[in-house]
Amino acid sequence: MNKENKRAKNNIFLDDRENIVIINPPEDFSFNECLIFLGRSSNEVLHSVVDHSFIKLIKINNEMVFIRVYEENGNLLIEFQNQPSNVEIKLLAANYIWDLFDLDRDLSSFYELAKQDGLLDSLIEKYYGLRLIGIPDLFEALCWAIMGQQINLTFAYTLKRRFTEKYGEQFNWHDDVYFLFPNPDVIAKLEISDLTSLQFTQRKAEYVIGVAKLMSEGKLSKELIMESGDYEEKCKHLISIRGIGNWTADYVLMKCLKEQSAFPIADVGIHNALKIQLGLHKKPTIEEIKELANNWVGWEAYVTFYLWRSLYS
DNA sequence: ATCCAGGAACTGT
DNA sequence: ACAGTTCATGGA
Repeated sequence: MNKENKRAKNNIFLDDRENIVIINPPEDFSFNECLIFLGRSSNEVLHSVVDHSFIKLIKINNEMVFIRVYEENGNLLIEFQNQPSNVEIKLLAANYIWDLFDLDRDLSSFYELAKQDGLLDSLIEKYYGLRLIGIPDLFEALCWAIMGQQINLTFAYTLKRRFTEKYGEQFNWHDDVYFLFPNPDVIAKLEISDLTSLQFTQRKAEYVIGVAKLMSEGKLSKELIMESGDYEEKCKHLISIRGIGNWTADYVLMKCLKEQSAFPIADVGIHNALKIQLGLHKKPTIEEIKELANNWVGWEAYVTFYLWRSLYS
């Protein structure tokens, strides 16, 4: 069987090397910019960035798949550390990476729009090719948002690490241990005190377990949100859940559902980034941000992501 | 020490 | 609808 026959979707190819699958990314994609985002915390527990490559454990069809992704001759190579049981798993892993790096997105109109915007033009130049890296797993996206509510990011990473290392499935490889984000079924069975002992606040423990129960009971899922209607309906659906307010709903729609119009306008990161980019002496008001955002319709999520990117040089 | 952090629920008007 | 209060903890 030749390579053409084994082609998965456009731009994903099997290689002669048994442990490699190749992704041919779009022109306006910068793996390096994405790595800078992915490597922003040394306390990240769910992946690592080492030596210009992205390393992550994922689970596909109930199978642990441990991959390293790196660039070679303008292509993205997915290198399987442990050999998957069949070709389908490999192609699904490539699809996962394709989606994680948002490679389906055609950024040309975003860049056109940004060139006309005095604030964005320098950002798209500096971070050209940066893609909105998502959180495909809804439970992870919700938990991460809840954990991050009203605390500094450093501590949020600590909470996520403790949570994951205690309740996530683990995989041992070459004397190291790697983790998957915990499953809602596991978290749904916990007591509040199980999480407050990890320094979750009482509230956050309640929220996370509550979300886990909803998902475990099948009352909440990515599919159910997608089916709940237009953006506003999806937002309402999420906000009806205890612990999820405007910010979290927008954040999750942006990072998990990949809604291009998602805009967590109350986010202090956005406020700080705008303050710096605009050279203001204090953070802009919501009204001022809304005014600016009139130019960003349809690309608010990308604007947000680029603004966040600007906060860690 | 003091302020604040990738907010949200609750309460009172 | 809207504003003020409470939650709770670590980082800078």
